[in-house]
Amino acid sequence: MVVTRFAPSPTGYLHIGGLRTALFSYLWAKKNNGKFLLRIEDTDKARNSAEAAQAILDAFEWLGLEHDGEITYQSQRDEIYAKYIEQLLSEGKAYKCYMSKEELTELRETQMANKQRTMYDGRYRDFTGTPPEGVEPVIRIKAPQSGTIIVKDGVKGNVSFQAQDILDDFVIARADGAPTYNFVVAIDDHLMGVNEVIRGDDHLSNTPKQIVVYEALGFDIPSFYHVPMIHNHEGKKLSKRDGATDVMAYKEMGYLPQALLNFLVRLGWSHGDQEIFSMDEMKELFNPQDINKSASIYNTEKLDWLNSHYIKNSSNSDLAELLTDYDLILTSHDKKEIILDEMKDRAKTIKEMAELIKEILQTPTSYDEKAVKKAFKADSVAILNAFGAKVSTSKELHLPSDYHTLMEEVVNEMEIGFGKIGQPLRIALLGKLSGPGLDSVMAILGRDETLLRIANAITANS
RNA sequence: GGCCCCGUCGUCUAGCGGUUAGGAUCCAUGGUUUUCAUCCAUGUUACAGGAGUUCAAUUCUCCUCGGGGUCACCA
Repeated sequence: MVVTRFAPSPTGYLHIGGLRTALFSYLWAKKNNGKFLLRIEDTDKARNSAEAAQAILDAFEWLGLEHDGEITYQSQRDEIYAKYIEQLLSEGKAYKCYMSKEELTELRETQMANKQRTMYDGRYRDFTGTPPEGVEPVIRIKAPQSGTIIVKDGVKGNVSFQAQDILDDFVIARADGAPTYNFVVAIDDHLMGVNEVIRGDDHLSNTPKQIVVYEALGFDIPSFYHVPMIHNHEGKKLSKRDGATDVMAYKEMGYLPQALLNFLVRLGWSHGDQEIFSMDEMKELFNPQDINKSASIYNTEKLDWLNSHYIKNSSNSDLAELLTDYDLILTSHDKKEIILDEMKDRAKTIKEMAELIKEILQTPTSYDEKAVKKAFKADSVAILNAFGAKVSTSKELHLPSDYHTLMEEVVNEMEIGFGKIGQPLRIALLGKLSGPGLDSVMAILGRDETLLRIANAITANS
């Protein structure tokens, strides 16, 4: 069974890049009827917060990415890690290092001065003497000092590292006993049964260290898929400073979960020429083997396009529900179907849609000057009056087509072009020259409001 | 700097020795629309550079250049 995981450290909100790797992991597990697990890496007490952990969970909920099983919290697993440290110590695969921080710093400076790579020199590796006074030891693992370590990566291929280039006896437990990242990751993944690790490729160079731990403990090494970074416009790793990287900010901006997910799944992954993927299609088609090797630049143009696509294809009842987040309650509006039908093609986001609808529902308080100058001509008053008269006396006025008929009558009777009535009427109804179809607008507003707006415009502009 | 990864239109990408280098987005133009948006059509724009290998390289190899990542008692 395929078991994947997402393992964020709760130092802030859920990041767009993190979400993408989470999505990939989720899809791959679901495709294989496996499990997608969640582990909160909250061992850095200084930087972690419960709110951040909750924010991550909230984002997952919004997007409908459900994890399987219980959430694992690293902060609750100290005894487990301690047990494995003891084991390695007793097996002679790890040892106590009494080097002080000052000594370590000194060593590094010497190495840098000699243009050597900075690494621990193994001075306590085989130490059997009396430990120095006043130094709490760290625990270091005995890493191989030569040989090749190959990371078999489903995205990058086989990546080989020379032990002497990158390894030293790295710390697995700090002086206070707290285990370090590369150590606990390996243990947790093994204990959780994770066998397919999909994560950012910034972890690729950590992987040899984790392999050292896997091997020391006799654990099976999982499959790895190191997903390329998402870069900002400068071509650097996307970070919080780039703005709009908080997943939940997209909810506030009026993006739909399926649009965001669809956008993200296509960032670094593709399936031929297909652009639109439903969640079911993603689950069916996703394969981490098809992930790109190169980083992609984060650019939301396509997200906007996808979002408007999904808005257009949303049901009116779903849209009405989403609009309530922007203080637009349409449930009791008798023309809500017309409103939604008319507006779903016009908005890139739900937020924008709410604004557009509110704009129409509100009686204009001013008129765009340029528009008036351009389209409100000497004969406009007469035309609007003629139209107004028809509106006030017409019996059946409900549908856009009812209003359209009246407009046609005026055009025919007065022998004018459609623009002659359309333009000034548009100013009267909306205060400007752009916007939805006027017949729909009037059907939405109803007879009284339509007449009011016509009268207002004549008063204000003649 | 050491080590590792990457390099096709502005952007997301297809391509897996022989293609007029395809799609999407963006942009522009035209059509539809009383207007705007939608929609439809059309168009501009790409294989980082140089050596090989081969009858043939975007595709395979090497070098150069460029970009990124990583080198903690952070995760």
